[in-house]
Amino acid sequence: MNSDLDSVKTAQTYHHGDLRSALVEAATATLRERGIDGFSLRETARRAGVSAAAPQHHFGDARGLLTAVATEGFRLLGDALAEADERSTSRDGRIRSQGAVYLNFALKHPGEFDTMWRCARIDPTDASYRAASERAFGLLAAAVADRPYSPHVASSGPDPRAVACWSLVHGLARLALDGVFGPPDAAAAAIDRMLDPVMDCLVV
Amino acid sequence: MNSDLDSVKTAQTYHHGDLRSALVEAATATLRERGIDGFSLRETARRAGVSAAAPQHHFGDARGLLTAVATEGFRLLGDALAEADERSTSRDGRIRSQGAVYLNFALKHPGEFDTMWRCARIDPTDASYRAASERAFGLLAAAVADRPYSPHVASSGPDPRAVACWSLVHGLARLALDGVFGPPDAAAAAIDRMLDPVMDCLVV
DNA sequence: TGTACATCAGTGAACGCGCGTTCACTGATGTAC
DNA sequence: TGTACATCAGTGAACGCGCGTTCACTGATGTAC
Repeated sequence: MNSDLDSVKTAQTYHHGDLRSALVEAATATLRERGIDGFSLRETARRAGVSAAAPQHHFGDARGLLTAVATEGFRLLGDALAEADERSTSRDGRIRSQGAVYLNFALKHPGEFDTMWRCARIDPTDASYRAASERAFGLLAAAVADRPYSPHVASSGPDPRAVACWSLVHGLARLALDGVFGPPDAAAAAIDRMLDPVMDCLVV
Repeated sequence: MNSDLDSVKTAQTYHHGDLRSALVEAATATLRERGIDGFSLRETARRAGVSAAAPQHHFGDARGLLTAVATEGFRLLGDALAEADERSTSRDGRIRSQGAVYLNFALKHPGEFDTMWRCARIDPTDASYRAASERAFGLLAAAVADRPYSPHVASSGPDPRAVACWSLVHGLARLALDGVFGPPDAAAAAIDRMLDPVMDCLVV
């Protein structure tokens, strides 16, 4: 069952090799299982099979690790939004499929999603975090503006239509995650049913 | 300066008199100052000038106290929504002024607002909590349905138009509270500027 | 190719802390007679 | 009106816990010569 590669990968060696991403993964698993209120650095280290002091080397402190998790979350969300763009032909189709992707991400990755917005637990001034989150919003704004995404930020304030789009899907995601539509399974079904008619109400 | 009444009210007596509401108030103050991630039962008891074991008598545990805070929050929000109803003459005006009230409540009471939705920290099956939160949503739904509010719940699922309204204002509130529009002052100004054009995008 | 040495990555024991909760208690209140 | 007693509301000391962080350390890696 174990190829040489597997053995090498799983061999207990003093140096982990890629502890940084292993910790981000372990943190994500912790968040999924216990929620952000149950998150702890020690539990994450334990899960990664590493001493409690090890994370300090890579992330400084708990906030640093959670910021990395949030950044990774925004990257994945951005990737998914970009893919939705590619699949779409019309402006309306692009907006709708971004909405579906947004909801899908939130429901599938509640731990990361919570972390991405919990600014008391992360460092929102971190450069990677800001880049990743601004890209995600930029993709939404580009769809609303009906132009291709480019990383250049508009110098004027945010387009209210883009904010409306974002608020709608974000609010719906939060209500679902916070149990307004019942337990996770029921909530996912409710979103499945409601997303289209809800987005019908948005005229941008 | 001290009337007899004040003396009576502030006199140190073994029995507090109204510790229950004093604790809810102290918890609210703690939440405002430290946010929900910094909340603790001990700090709240300290703030109420009472031993750490006292809250147990009234609320059982931390969850019970936070549930009471959340319930009170939904009551206040419901009252504000009901007042918005009374001030409005048209259906559109009613919806808009409810939206403004919702945002205003969230920005003015971030600690309570966070708590109201943090289902991991409260008991969402608590009867008072459910009654208060269902009333608040019922008021939004009644405005969308253009009928007076009544506590009877529709037997069919929620009206997608009402969910759209709610999601929009809720999402906007969350984005603002989570720092997307900058620090609290800037966020309040941004909401002031954007709320109307954002709600223009909603056609229910 | 071999060796010495600097640097890096992770260990593990220890720390102090604030937390929620417990428990036997006591002071105040209210009620029965 | 007075007294005895049950009930209630809050005390304060103590508990064990998991946490984040520290610190001197050691095992592995990489590089200069």
